[in-house]
Amino acid sequence: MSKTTILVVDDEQDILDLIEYNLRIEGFEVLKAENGQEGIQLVKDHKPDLILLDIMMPEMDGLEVCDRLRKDETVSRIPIIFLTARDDEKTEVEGLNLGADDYITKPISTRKLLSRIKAVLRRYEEPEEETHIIDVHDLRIDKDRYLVKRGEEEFQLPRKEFELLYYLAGRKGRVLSREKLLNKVWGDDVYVVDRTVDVHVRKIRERLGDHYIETVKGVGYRFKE
Amino acid sequence: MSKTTILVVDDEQDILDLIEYNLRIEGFEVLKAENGQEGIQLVKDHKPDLILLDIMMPEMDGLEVCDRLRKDETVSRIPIIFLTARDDEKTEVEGLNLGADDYITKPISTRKLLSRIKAVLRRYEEPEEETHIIDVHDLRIDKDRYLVKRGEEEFQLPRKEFELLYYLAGRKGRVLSREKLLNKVWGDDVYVVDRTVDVHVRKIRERLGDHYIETVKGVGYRFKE
DNA sequence: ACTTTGTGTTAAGGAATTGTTAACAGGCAG
DNA sequence: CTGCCTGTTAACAATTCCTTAACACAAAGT
Repeated sequence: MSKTTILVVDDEQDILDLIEYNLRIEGFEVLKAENGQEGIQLVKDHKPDLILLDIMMPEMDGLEVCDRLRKDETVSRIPIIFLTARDDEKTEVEGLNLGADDYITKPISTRKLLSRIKAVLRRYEEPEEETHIIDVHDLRIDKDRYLVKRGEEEFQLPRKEFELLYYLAGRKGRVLSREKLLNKVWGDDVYVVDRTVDVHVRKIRERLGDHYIETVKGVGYRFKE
Repeated sequence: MSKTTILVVDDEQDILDLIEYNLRIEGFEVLKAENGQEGIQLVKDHKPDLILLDIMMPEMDGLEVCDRLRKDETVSRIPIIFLTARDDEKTEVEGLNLGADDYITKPISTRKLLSRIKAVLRRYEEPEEETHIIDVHDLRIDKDRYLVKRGEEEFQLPRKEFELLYYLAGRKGRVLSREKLLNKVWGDDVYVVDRTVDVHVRKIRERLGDHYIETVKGVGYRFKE
């Protein structure tokens, strides 16, 4: 099996070198581009397995690069991880809905970078088991519409509540600790108190009734089988 | 289950004590070092789960400590959080990008410290796809679900009872002393009277019947083979 | 038979965990 | 700007669980 190739696009040579160094240690093949134009060319020539894309670059910024790549059928499915300097750029990425697979805020921690890369690659290797629709008991949980249906009733849950429910329902029967839920639903680098989970569980119960999510004291929560 | 160990390296005794105090409240085991040299030694000796590392220290500063640790394969994967006194040090960390997992600027807010620590630890927690199910006799003891099944019957045991049963069942045939059980199920440094084990055994028997756990007088308990 | 030792059993606090509510900040729409 | 919605935290109430101590009982030793 040939090496996994990763393209890094950033206008700072230092960062390019640093990332290359670390990725090569992990056994990846690395391509580098110093601007968007060059990046797009390399993508088309080499079809890398993943792209690390800096947002803030002179001339053509990362968002535009992403946009153009997504419009080219032959490369549109290559996963992209954005590198953002500030949190508000992160917001921008989310807002634009460009199909980013992840984003990492600078300063870039080597291990964070590697774990994200591996996570994204894993996601793409596996034939995508997520149906986006989960049917459990009398509920239909539809991630495409962020809607929960029970018979004719429709429930519009707020985002976090929905995602929590979706995650739990997708692993029904398993007890998931608050830590795990925070990690998976809230994300790696969100700092919230674990009791926040409790409040969301309570709200879900308030809306749907409390016969879906069970508490396992001292351990966590579980979607009833 | 043994505690998570955190090493704190800082040249100020006050800060060391303050952090130790707060971490212990949260149930962490804490190691302290007043300088880089000592810190490195403690890392190698104890392999802590996480390192809090002050940047500005006399003799060997945090950056160098980090650098050295990263070069030692046996400890290079232990996550490090830097403590920085000023923002420009933060910049330095960004620039060097030594593989820090996070950094916290002083003065340290307890809450922020704890949430960062937990976030970093979460990140390192393995994907863990294996199931933890023990089948013995007519029982299925499922740690993912925290449930015990016998045919169609399901038993939801309280945490301690479940963990005790799980531990015993995982070593069926072996006689385990109360002391051993306390150490393994309750934890290394929990002070409880050993007769507490008896009470839990009694409760397990009450629920599942007394043909699973045998008493070996003067020695301990054993899960029947 | 009687003492000693070890375990079974029970119930009563107390400790630990979760449920619930309210308050607040930030974002967004009108 | 105002008001609503969401997400978060903190405080307190409610609940469950854990631990302890006391006594009963059984087996082994004297």
